[in-house]
Amino acid sequence: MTASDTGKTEGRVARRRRRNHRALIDAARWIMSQKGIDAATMLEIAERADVGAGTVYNYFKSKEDLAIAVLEELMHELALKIEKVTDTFSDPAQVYAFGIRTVIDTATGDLRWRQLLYRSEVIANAMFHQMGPFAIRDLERATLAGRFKVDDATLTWKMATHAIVGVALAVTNDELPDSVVDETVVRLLCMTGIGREEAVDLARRERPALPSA
Amino acid sequence: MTASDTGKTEGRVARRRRRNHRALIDAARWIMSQKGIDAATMLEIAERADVGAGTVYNYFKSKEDLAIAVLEELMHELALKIEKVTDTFSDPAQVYAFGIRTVIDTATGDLRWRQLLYRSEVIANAMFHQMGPFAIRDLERATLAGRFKVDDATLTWKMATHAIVGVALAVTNDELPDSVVDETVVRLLCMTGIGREEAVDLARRERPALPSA
DNA sequence: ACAAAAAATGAATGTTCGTCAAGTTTGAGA
DNA sequence: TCTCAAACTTGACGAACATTCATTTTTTGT
Repeated sequence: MTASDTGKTEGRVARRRRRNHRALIDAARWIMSQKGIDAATMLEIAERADVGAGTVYNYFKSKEDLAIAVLEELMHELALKIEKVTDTFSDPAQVYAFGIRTVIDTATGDLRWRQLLYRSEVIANAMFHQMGPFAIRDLERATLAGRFKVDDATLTWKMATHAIVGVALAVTNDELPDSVVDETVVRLLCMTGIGREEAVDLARRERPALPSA
Repeated sequence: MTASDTGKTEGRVARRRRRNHRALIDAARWIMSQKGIDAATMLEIAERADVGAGTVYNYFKSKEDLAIAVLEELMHELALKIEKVTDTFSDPAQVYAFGIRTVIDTATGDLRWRQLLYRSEVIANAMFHQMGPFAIRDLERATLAGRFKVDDATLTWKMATHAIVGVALAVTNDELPDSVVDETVVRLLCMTGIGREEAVDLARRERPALPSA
C-alpha cells in the first residue's frame, strides 16, 4: 500500500496528527479560558478534543507545554487582528496608539484573557507595592536635581515597555474605568515623545471594532 | 490567672502566633526558593516550620496566599537593601541607576528569585514573541513619519516601566552576559531623558555590594 | 496478506491540597 | 487551685489531578 492509496500524498497520519493537535489546542483554549489554567484538567481537555487521556502526552510534553501553546496562539491572533484593522490607517502614530489600546482593552475586558494571564497578577502586584514607592521617589529626586532630561530611546525597548506595562495594568486592576484606560494610553503615548495634546487626540480618536474571527 | 502571670502583657498566644507566622514564611521562602512555588509542598513547609500540616491553613488561606506573602517580603527586603546602600550616594541619578541595576542583577543572578518569578517567564516570552514584532514595526513607522518625538513622561509610569521591563528581561533570559545587562541599564536610563553618554557613565560606575542581611 | 513500527487508549499510580473530627492549650472567673 | 468554653493544633483522610504504561488499534513497507 503506497501513500497515494491511503489518501492525499501528505498521508493520513500527518493529517490526523494535525487534526488532533488543533483539537487539543482548541479544547485547552476553551477550557483554560473558562476556568483558568490551573483549574483546567487534562482529562477534560482530552475529552473535549475527543482523544484518550494519554494521547495528549503524544502532542504536548506537559500541561505547561500546552498552556504555552495556547497563550502564544492567543497573542498571535490578537496581533493579526490589530494588523488587519490598522492596515487602513493613514497615520502611523494612530496605528501604534490603536495597538496599545487594543491590547489593554482585550486584557482588561476579556475574561478569557484575564484567566490566562492570572498568575502574573501576583507578581505585578508585589512589584508595584514593594518596589514602586522607592523607585518613584528616586526618579523624582534625580529629575528635580536636573540629572534626567529627555532623549529618544531604542525602539525595541519602548515597545517592550509599552506592551508589558499595558498588560500589567490591565491584569492588575479589577474594574478599570474607561477614563483610566484613556489616561493610561495617553501616558504611554507620551513616552514615545509625542506631545501630550497630540497623545490625547490620538487616544480619543474613534476606534474601529476588531474583526471577531 | 491574669495576663501578667502567663508571660508578658501581650500574651503567649499572640507571641506564638507571630512565631508560627514567621516560621511559616521562612520555611515557605526557603523551600519555594529551592524548588519553585509549584514543587514546594505544603507538608514540607509545615514540617520545616515545625507545625502540623493543618496548621498552615490557620495562617494562610491557601498555598497561593502563602506564596504572595513570600514574594512581597522578598521584594520589600530588596527595596530596603537598595535604600540602605544608596543612602550615601550624592548623585540622585546614580541612586536610580543603582536601583535598576540591582533589581535586574538580583532577578537574573539569584536562583532563588528565578524560581519564584518563574511563571511570569511564560507570559513574558509569549508577549515578546507574538506581539513584539508588530509593535516594533508600528513604532518604527510612526517615528520615521515624524509623528513621534521625545518629551518627558509621567514619573510613575517610567518607574513601572523600568521595574517591569528589567525584571522581564532578567527572567526571560537564561544566561545573561554582563555586557547585555550593562547595555540594558544604559537603555533604560536613556528612557529617563538623560543623554546616552552620561547613561553609559552612570551604568559603568563602581557599584557597592548590597548588605547581605 | 503479514509483521513490524507507530500511535492511541484508559485504567492504574503516586502526589498533592485542603478539610475535619478529635485532642490540647489558654486564661477568666469561681 | 479547679472548671469550662473558646481558640488553636494536629495528622489522618478524601477528592482530585498529572502523568505513566501495558494493551489494543492503526499504519506502513514488503
